[in-house]
Amino acid sequence: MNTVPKSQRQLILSSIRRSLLELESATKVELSDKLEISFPTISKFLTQMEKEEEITSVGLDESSGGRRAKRYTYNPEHTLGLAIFLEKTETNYTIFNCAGEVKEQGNAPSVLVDNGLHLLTELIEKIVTANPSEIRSMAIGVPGAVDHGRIFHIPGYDSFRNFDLKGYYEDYFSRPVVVENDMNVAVVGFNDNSGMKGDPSLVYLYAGHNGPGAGLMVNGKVVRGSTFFAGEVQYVQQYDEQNFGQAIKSGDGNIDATSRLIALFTATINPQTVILCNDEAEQATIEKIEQATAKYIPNEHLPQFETVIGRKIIYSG
Amino acid sequence: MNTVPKSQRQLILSSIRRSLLELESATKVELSDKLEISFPTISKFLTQMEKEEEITSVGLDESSGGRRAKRYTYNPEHTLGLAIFLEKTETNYTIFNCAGEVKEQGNAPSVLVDNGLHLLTELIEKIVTANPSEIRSMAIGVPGAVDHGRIFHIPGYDSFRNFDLKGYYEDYFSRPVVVENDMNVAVVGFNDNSGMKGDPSLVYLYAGHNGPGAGLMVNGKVVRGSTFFAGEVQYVQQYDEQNFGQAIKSGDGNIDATSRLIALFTATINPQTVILCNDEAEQATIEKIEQATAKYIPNEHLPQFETVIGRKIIYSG
DNA sequence: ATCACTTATTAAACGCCTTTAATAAGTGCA
DNA sequence: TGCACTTATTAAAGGCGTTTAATAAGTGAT
Repeated sequence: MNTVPKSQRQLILSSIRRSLLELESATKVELSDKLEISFPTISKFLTQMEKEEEITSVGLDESSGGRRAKRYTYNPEHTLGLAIFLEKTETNYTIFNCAGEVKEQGNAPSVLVDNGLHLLTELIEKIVTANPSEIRSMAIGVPGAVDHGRIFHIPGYDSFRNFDLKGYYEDYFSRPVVVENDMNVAVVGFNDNSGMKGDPSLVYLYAGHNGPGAGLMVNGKVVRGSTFFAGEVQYVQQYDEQNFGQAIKSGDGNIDATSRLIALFTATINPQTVILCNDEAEQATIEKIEQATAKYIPNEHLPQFETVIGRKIIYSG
Repeated sequence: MNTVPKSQRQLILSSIRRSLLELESATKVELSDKLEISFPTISKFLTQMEKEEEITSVGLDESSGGRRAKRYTYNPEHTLGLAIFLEKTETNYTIFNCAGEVKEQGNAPSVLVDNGLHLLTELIEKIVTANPSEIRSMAIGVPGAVDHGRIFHIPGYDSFRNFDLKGYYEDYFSRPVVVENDMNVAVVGFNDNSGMKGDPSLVYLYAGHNGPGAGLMVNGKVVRGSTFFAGEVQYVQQYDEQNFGQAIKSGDGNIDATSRLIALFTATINPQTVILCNDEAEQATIEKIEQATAKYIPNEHLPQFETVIGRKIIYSG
C-alpha cells in the first residue's frame, strides 16, 4: 500500500533513463555519482542498454588529467508511447517518442457509445500494428473518475462504468497502460514532456464544452482527491454571488475569473507552472491574465505561464 | 535528486514500523504478505527488533489448521519524539510517544531573539537529558520559510536567517531532526499521529496573531510550493472586493469566509480532512462552518472536519 | 495413539549490488 | 622515450535479501 518495493532492477533502470534524458548525455561516473549507485552496477546496466540500442555512445570526453571517459546519450526513438483521449465527439490519439516529439497524430470516431470497448480495442490494435517502431506504453484519458485504472464514474457512458480498463489492456497488450481522468493525463503528460527537474507542482486549466476543469500535480504526483473531486474548479466561490463556473459562463468576467483562479492556486499550492489550454488562449489574452493575477498576489510568487493549443499533450510511461 | 536509494535496511525497518503501528499487531506472514518482503527477511528483522524491545510478542494466534503463529505488537514507548514550536512570544514543546500520546508538555521564553540559537540549544539539551527514556527524533516548527532544513526567510529574526538548523542539530544531537514551517510541522504531525492509511491529503487551518495560515499535505507529502508560498491563504480573493485575509479581519464574515476557503480546497485538492485550529473553534462554530460549506459543494465530497486546540500537534520521525 | 495434512519457522543455495583491489588508458614533464 | 600521476574500467570478494528446500508444530480423522 505504501512503499512498493518493486523489483530493484526496474528501479535502477528507470532512474538511469530519467537521468540520461534529463542530462542529455552522461558518463558512467556522472550517473553513478548522481544516482548514488555503484559504478560497477551502472556499468553493467549501460553495457546492456547499449547492446539493445536503448543508448548510444557519442564519443569520449576531453581528458581531465587521466583516461578519457566514454559519454552516452539516450536514444529517444527506442521508446514510443501512445496517448489516447476519449471524448464525446471523437477520439484523439498521439504517438510520440520519449523526448516528447510527436511522431503521428490522428483521430477516430468517438468510442463513448454502446460496445465502445470493442471499438477502442480495434483502434488501438490498428495503431499499434501499423507502427513500424514498437509502442511500449499507452495512456488513455477518459472524461470521468478513475481509481487505479478502474473507471468508476463516467456520466452517460454506462458501457465503461466500473470497468478496469487498465488491467484489461495490460493483459491484452502486455505493456504498461495508464488510465486516468483526461485532465490528469494532460498534467502528467506535460510534466514528463517538459523534462523539469525535481518533483514540481503544476496546474493544467482547461475550458472545455462541458465546463471548466483542472488537472493538478503536486510534488510530482497527480492529485485525484479523496472523493476524486479534485480539479472541479467550477465550484470555487469567487465573487459575492458567483462561483467560477458561473463567472466563466457569463463571459465578460472571463479574464478576472481566470486570474482569480490562478491567484488562488498560487496562494494554496503555489505551483511553478500553470498551463492554460484553451483554443482562445492567444498571447494577448494570456498577458492580460498574467497582469490581472498580479493584482492579487505578490509578483515573485506568480507561476510561469504556459499555453497549449488543443490537447497535444503527451505521456511517457 | 529524484530517487533516493537510501539504505535498504532503513527502508525495510521503517516500513515494518509503519505497518505494525497501522495494523496494531501482526504476524510475520502478515507483514511479509503486506510489504512484499520475503519471510526470512521479515523474520530476521523482527527477531532483532524483539531483542531490542522495539516490539513485543503478545502470544500465539488461534490455529488456522496448522502450527500457531506468533503475534507481535509495537512498543510505543520505544520511540519518543520531541516537537518544538518557536513563536514570537514563547517556545512550546511536547514530548510524545510514537502512538501519539503526549508524555510531557511545557513552554519556555521565546528564542526568537539575539543569540537565540544558543538559548534553543540549551533548552533542547535540558529536555533531552531530563528525560529518562530516549528521545529519538525532534521536529522544530519555525515561523518562516524552510528549504531542506535551512531557514531562508524569517522576517524579523535575523539571527536564524539562512541558517541550516537541521544540519546543525543533526550533527549536534546525532539524531534525526525535522525543521519546517510551523504549519507544515502541524500537518505532518497530525497525519503521523492519526494513523491514517495510505497517503492522504489534508489541510490544516490556523488563525494566528499574524494572520491566517494553512498547512497542506497532498498525497502524504508536505506542500511547500515553488517559492515557499504555499498556504498563504490570506491572498485568496473570495468576494467582489475582499480577500480571505480582509474578510477574516472584518469579523462577522468569519464563518462564510472560512467555509468558502474549505469549499475551495475541496474543489481543488479535495482533501479527506480539514483540521481547524483556533481557540474559538467550538463545536457550535464548527457545525455552522460545515453547514455553510455545504452550500458551495455537493455534500458527498466534503472533507471530514477535525479540531485541535492550540498546537498540541505531534511529529514522529 | 498414529497418520495425513496444514501452516510456521529455520537452513542452505543463489543472485545481485557494493566495496575494495587490480588493471588499463591517458597526460605532462624530464 | 620513460616515469610519475590521474582517471576510467574491469575483476574479485563480501553482504544482504530472495528463493527453495527442510524441519518443527499443530489439527483432525481413523
